[in-house]
Amino acid sequence: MTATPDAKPRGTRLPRMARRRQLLSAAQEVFVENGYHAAAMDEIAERAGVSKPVLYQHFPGKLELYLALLDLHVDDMVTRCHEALASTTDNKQRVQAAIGAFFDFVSSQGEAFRLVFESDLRNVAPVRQRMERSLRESAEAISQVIQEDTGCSSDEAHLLGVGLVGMAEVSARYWLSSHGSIPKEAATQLMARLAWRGISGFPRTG
Amino acid sequence: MTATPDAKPRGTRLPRMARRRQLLSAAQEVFVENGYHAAAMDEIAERAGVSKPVLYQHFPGKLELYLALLDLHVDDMVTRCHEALASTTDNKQRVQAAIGAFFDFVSSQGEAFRLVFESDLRNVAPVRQRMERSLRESAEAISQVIQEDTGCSSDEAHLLGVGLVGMAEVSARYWLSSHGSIPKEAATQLMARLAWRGISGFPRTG
DNA sequence: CGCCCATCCTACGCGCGGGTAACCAGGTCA
DNA sequence: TGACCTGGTTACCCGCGCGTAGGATGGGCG
Repeated sequence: MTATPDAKPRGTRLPRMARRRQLLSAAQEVFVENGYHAAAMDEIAERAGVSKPVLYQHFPGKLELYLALLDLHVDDMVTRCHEALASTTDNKQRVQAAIGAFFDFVSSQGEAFRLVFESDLRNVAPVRQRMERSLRESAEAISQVIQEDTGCSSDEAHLLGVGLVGMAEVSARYWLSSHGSIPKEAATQLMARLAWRGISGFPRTG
Repeated sequence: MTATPDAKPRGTRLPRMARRRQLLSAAQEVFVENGYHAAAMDEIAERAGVSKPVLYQHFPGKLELYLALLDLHVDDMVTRCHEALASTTDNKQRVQAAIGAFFDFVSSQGEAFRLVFESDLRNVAPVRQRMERSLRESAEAISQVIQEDTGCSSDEAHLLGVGLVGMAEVSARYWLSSHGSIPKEAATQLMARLAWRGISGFPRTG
């Protein structure tokens, strides 16, 4: 339950950077479990085995703490997407890899994807910007490839990229929530096939 | 700016049901603009040209007021989706109609779609249930059609349905936010083509 | 005419939670 | 050994915003 497996007995003194990492870890747990609003600074401090002022010696406020975490995971998501697209030059494989990136992302880091995809606080500008950055940069990367290989306009390619990201994101979240009804590999292949061939590409029975 | 165009001079007495509708309308404005948390009951009352206790004579609390609105728009979305699928028996047309339903939904009712797709309050169970209902019932309707026409298992069809809904939802929201760079008709056709033929169905330049 | 009920108002209670002031402890180094 | 710096603690302040108590007002009906 504690942030780090080592159960320090509270009262342990830690070097500054180690403490900071531990606070980020505890904060991530609480923010992911409860969302921003229902998360209390008191609880984050408590979960880190520390008192509240320590938190404020590392972060100027609740929002900044949240943003630090959000940035971390937005970067993670965008990086995964870029790496997937760079992993091959075959477009069919690219689709598979990019969709796999979303499925990997949602199943990593103890549901931290909720910060990126399901944040309460969309209304607060700096948070909204970061959530949009995740969508924009993923879609942008995809639309680059689309534009290189098709006759689409920039606007059209962007919309297609956003659509594909949306498909991947929402299906990955759904897959995770229906824990185990379909193995990850099968799910990504199914969605990759949908993205590549469309819904008309599935076998007809009648 | 007021909820109803008739600018009643505050102090006007209204029959119960008329007042209720007006309060819902004012609440929708405020919740959509600010989200649940940043919305103050005082402001909702004020925007309706009424004092706070009136609000509490119609709704037991802030949450219930919010849920009443949320239910309204979740029903709206689900209905649009069902009607789109029932509007034809040609599956290609069905895809077009269903995607059109999402684009119509996001451009209706003064951005009320934000309640359904972007609610802060996902963490609160009754809200989460309603947001999931919107996704589930839309995807369910689509997966019905998929199962009838393909050899997919139920689990696979559901995942495909969710993916298509995600594609439509996210792209519709993006299209709305990029106000006017692509006309609605063109955008829906583009996304319908993506859903039907897949990304491989777009013309190659090289 | 005067009773009554529905509608609406002003003014307040109060809990919750972010942020802070003021103080303690223990290791290091001149 | 004692000054000092780093890291930690307890106990508090206070603003915000939901929800309410108690009172005014005005139209219909006996």
